[in-house]
Amino acid sequence: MDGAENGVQLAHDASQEPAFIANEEFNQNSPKKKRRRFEHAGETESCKRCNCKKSKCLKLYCECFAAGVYCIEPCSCQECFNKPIHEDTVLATRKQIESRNPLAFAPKVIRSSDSVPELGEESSKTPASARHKRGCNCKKSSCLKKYCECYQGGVGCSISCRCEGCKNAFGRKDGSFIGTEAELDEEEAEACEKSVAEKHQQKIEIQKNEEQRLDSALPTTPLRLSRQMVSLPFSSKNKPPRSSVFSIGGSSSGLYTSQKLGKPNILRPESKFERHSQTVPEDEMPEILQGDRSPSTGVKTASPNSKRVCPPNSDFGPSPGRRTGRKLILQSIPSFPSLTPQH
DNA sequence: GAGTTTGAAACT
DNA sequence: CAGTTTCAAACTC
Ligand SMILES: [Zn+2]
Ligand SMILES: [Zn+2]
Ligand SMILES: [Zn+2]
Ligand SMILES: [Zn+2]
Ligand SMILES: [Zn+2]
Ligand SMILES: [Zn+2]
Repeated sequence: MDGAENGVQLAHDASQEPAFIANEEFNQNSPKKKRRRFEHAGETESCKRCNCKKSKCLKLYCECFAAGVYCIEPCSCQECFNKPIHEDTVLATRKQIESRNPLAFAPKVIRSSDSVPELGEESSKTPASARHKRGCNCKKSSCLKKYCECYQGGVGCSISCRCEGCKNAFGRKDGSFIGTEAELDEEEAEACEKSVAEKHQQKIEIQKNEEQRLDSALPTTPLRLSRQMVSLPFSSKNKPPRSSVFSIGGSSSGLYTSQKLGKPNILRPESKFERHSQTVPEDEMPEILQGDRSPSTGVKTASPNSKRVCPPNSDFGPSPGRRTGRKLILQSIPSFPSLTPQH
């Protein structure tokens, strides 16, 4: 192996205790509570996770694994190895897959602005992390259904997509004008108490295993702002008007964290969402880059300046990235894949 | 609920 | 690289 023993797996965890229940009222009032996943109401818990049967949750087939989170109870997987008790295996596998494709785990769809990750010339300039893996390769779905990762990710298809007959409601490959923007049923697993509990447990487990610093900024962190609701161009099924939810992924966690740092991370519940985003430049400092700060300092007390945005989605949330009708989107953080320090 | 369709991931 | 197989989700009924 190389000298860099410290691979520094995933960056920091994004778990955040202080939920943003503040706005919960909003949501709560909404008679409409969408909890999909295993929709079919009737299902015991509405929030189930993977159902892997043969992958042992150690391949990208597993959404949990792919998202960098351990499987938890709501998962219906079998022979699951994606658990803290198999951390070594998980990390090893991760590493291997990562070696094959450095962007494998990395971030999901980067939905910054309506601009889809353009691979064209941009790619040459882009730090390689801004982009995202190749676009979709849909052949029969016309990128109209969630079979399409682009659509599922709430982004339009880019030139890099190889889709045929693209009709992605978020934007077609050719950039055909998008009459009406599409809106995915966005929903996050917040209401899933069970899940929350699990998460906690998971977190605890992790901590128990090794001290990990829970920070924010996971490589895969598409900022998500509230965005106006727009009608879906194609009324699939039914798109009942839903009050714009401000639910900003409250709890999240489960990301693999393997940074050994005996540091009592002190979470500082700071509501940063209070301010209106209109003129919010980039307050969020790329904390991600802090990776090389000298440990000598020891514990870095919560930087007064560091206002980290809590990555809401850690549950492999297909966060539809909400983008306000306007362009006040915060540029997605230059989150680097996570590791790959070696060269 | 079972069964089909789909395209990414994995494999050759 | 491309072709095939495997896989689990999205979808349909
Ligand atoms: Zn799984
Ligand atoms: Zn799982
Ligand atoms: Zn599992
Ligand atoms: Zn597509
Ligand atoms: Zn696409
Ligand atoms: Zn497309």
